[in-house]
Amino acid sequence: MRNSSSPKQWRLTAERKIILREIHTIPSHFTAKELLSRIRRKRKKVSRATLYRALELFQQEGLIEKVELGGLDSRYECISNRPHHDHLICVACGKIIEFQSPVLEESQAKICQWHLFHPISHTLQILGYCKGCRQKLKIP
Amino acid sequence: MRNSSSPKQWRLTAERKIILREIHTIPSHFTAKELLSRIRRKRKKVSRATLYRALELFQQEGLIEKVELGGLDSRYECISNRPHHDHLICVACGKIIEFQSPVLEESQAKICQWHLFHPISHTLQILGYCKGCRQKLKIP
DNA sequence: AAGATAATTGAGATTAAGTCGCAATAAAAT
DNA sequence: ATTTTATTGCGACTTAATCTCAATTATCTT
Repeated sequence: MRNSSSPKQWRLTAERKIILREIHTIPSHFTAKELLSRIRRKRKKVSRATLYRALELFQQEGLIEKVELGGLDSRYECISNRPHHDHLICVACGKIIEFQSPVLEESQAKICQWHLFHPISHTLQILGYCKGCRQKLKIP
Repeated sequence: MRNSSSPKQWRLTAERKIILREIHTIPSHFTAKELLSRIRRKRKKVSRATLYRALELFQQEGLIEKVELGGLDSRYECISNRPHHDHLICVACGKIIEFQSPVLEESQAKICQWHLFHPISHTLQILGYCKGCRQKLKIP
């Protein structure tokens, strides 16, 4: 599916340090564009091409994870020390609530076993109305 | 989040009939591009703009559903008479296995209750290796 | 240290999905 | 019949992401 693969010995260059450091200052999800503008705002210079290449690399190295949140562009998040979680997404205000559920993970494992499928990752998004918007919009 | 909304009284035009009919001949998921080329192959004429507008409309009318499968472009599927299901996606061969699990649905409902979140839909994708590829690639 | 090798970079061109403006057309409403 | 509302196609446009390629930099060898 993916074509390019990282070189045998990849280098932690100045640009990649800038990018990694910035990623770690972001509390949750980010898009490539957001990341780039944060970096630019700090007067650091990293080209667009380099940024995309770094995101691809970091993904392969397991430093970040691509998460599909139904938007237009890909979102990433740092997985260094955060536990796995999934997302509740409010269709009214766009708020993203993270949650984790061992029960859910367990059910998924069983489903994979049943299909003789070897899982490596998963994403679950539940779309709906958050607490606040329910009240505002009077949704039961 | 979404901006445009369908008119009060939408019309089932010739173009939309072509599109709808084609959608119903597709067994599972499709991209806008695939759909368009299938239509073109049958010498039917529908412009790209119209196709995208129709997909947006059919979605709002609940005829089709956008499903995020982690690829580059959006995929849709007809939801007219198919029960809800989620996806196992093989990262080696790209195969998509559909499954449904009442237990899983139940767990999700509980999570929403806990967060006072009113769900309207969800998608779950599990990435991994399918049975065939496990054997081929000797993955436990 | 000098030269070879491998990895990385930036700039800009390119691709491809999806959107938009607009004038022309068609269906429904009055 | 006239007005209103919905729809269409064309082509220009937008935007995320990728690619090309020459120049640069780091690492490895001897």
